[in-house]
Amino acid sequence: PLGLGMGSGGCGRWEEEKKEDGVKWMQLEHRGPYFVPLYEPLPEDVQFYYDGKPLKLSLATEEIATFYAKMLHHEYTTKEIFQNNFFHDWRKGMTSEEQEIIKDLDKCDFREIHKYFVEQNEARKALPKEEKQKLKEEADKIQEEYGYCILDGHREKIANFKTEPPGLFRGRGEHPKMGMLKKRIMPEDVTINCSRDSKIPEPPEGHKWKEVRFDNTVTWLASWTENINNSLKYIMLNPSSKLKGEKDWQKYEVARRLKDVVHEIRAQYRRDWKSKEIKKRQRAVALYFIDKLALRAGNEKEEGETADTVGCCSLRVEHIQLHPQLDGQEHVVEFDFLGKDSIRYYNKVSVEKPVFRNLQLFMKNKDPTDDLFDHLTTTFLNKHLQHLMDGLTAKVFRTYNASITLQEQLKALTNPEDNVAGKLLSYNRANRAVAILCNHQRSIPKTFAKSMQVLQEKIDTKKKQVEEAQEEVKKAEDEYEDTKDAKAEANVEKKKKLLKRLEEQLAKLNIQATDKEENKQIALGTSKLNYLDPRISVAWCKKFGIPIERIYNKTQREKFAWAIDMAGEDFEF
DNA sequence: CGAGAGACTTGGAAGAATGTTA
DNA sequence: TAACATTCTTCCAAGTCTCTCG
Repeated sequence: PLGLGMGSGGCGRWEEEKKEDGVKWMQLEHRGPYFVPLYEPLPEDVQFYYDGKPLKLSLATEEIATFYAKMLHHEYTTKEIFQNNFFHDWRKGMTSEEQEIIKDLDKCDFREIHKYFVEQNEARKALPKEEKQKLKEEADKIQEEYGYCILDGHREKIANFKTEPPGLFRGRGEHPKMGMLKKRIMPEDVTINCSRDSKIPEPPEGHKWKEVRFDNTVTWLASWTENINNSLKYIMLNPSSKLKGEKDWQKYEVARRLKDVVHEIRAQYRRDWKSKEIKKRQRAVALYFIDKLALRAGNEKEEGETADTVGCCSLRVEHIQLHPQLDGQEHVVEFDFLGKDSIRYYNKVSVEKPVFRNLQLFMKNKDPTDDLFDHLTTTFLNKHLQHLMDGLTAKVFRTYNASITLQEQLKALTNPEDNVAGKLLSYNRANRAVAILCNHQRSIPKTFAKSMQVLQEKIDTKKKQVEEAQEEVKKAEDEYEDTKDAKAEANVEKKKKLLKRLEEQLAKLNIQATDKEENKQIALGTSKLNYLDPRISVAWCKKFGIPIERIYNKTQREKFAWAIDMAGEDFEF
């Protein structure tokens, strides 16, 4: 129904006619969101117990109970806030009779329901091949039908074409709303956006859309308001789409423009450290942090609505400690705060003396919970940046510093003499330098210690094999020494070849172990996907003859198709 | 101009698919 | 070929930044 795909690739895809200012598309046609299936009641023999006695729940109450039951062994359910929020919202959904009975969460027994879902999961996994195949085909059919749209004549993949299922809200960190009920999205909640003359998507049988609009100044296909934070959610295009790709390209072009003026900007904020206006001084110190440490801007947040996290402009006095002297360094600032997603930022940095002096000044006569930059807002900072360079905002510094770091590190670390594995280690190390700069962390994988041990054992085994092979070579050589016959000579060659192969394998394993260890707590994905100009990587691959598949998987290659298309080996960020 | 709405990017974790090993 | 580990993909929360409105 949506017509034939145009495929990706093809020349000229990244340069098409200019659109009017603010206009994002001329044609947009799609099927609307795919609605997740409605709730299916539990079988009769799967029971909920209250105070030790089975209790048959109404459909709505049962559905909410299953949300909790599914998470029963998750750490979330041990948290008091989670329990309270859940219980509060659950009770709101109960009939008055149920409300009369169910008054204490501790008396609720979800274990049988939990067990049921665990078994369902296992049953699904144990399904025969053909059954699995059938399910796969059904999913593919939905993907085919709802997963694509037509935008300006191109068939484009949609990122999230399904509505989010109802469930319990899982915030990150100490989120005050964790455990609250996330409501089911109905067609009546959904606003559709498409082009006026397109085939307007049909709402599901018996339903209607909240609204249909024809706004080509935005890129979303559908939207709804979620009930936890009362904010909008959107259905948008996949990163592989032309629309997103061009935006991505543009982002890196802005960052490249910063490269030309960054020296001047740095000189200016150094001058501003001495400004008579406190506001300017705070701005200059904050900008120094944003530039040097790749901190996020740090918008103000509504207190009590979200986890207590901060960025640069929202740092509080309690988040830094000043050490005139520390570990042989001067003017050390010790940062310790929770950033985005409640990821801890901990860093000790030696700063320039005027910065240190200014910080002392900003902290004077303040409580720990007072804002460090009390005269500064992100709006004020960004206004200033906009004035320094068209399109410049705080986040551009993160993009710029990330990309320039990758480029420099690749230059410094890549040894042309290395084999592919060695070069890839260098690439990962360059990537890692960026991830560390941006504080992209992950929790240590559960199996880390074990798999590290397995790898170490492999290395030990391989070492022994290498030693044995060395002796074999020696033996063969001795024999050749004695006999001087052709057969013995051939044998020497054979043993040497074997040794060489084993040594290579050992080297590869050692590289693997190094890479793994260094990567223990570092998440490379975010920087790779969002901060590193892909043209740097493409150029590096071309220059050193590394196949692009070794650094980008299929999804990443699709997202970065524009860069793979356009970057030559001499690309400079 | 300041708060809130809106649109879009960025983020780690969980779940699914795939690869490897005993 | 089952069990386990690794990689890929999906999920959806949480940021940034601009725009709008009183």
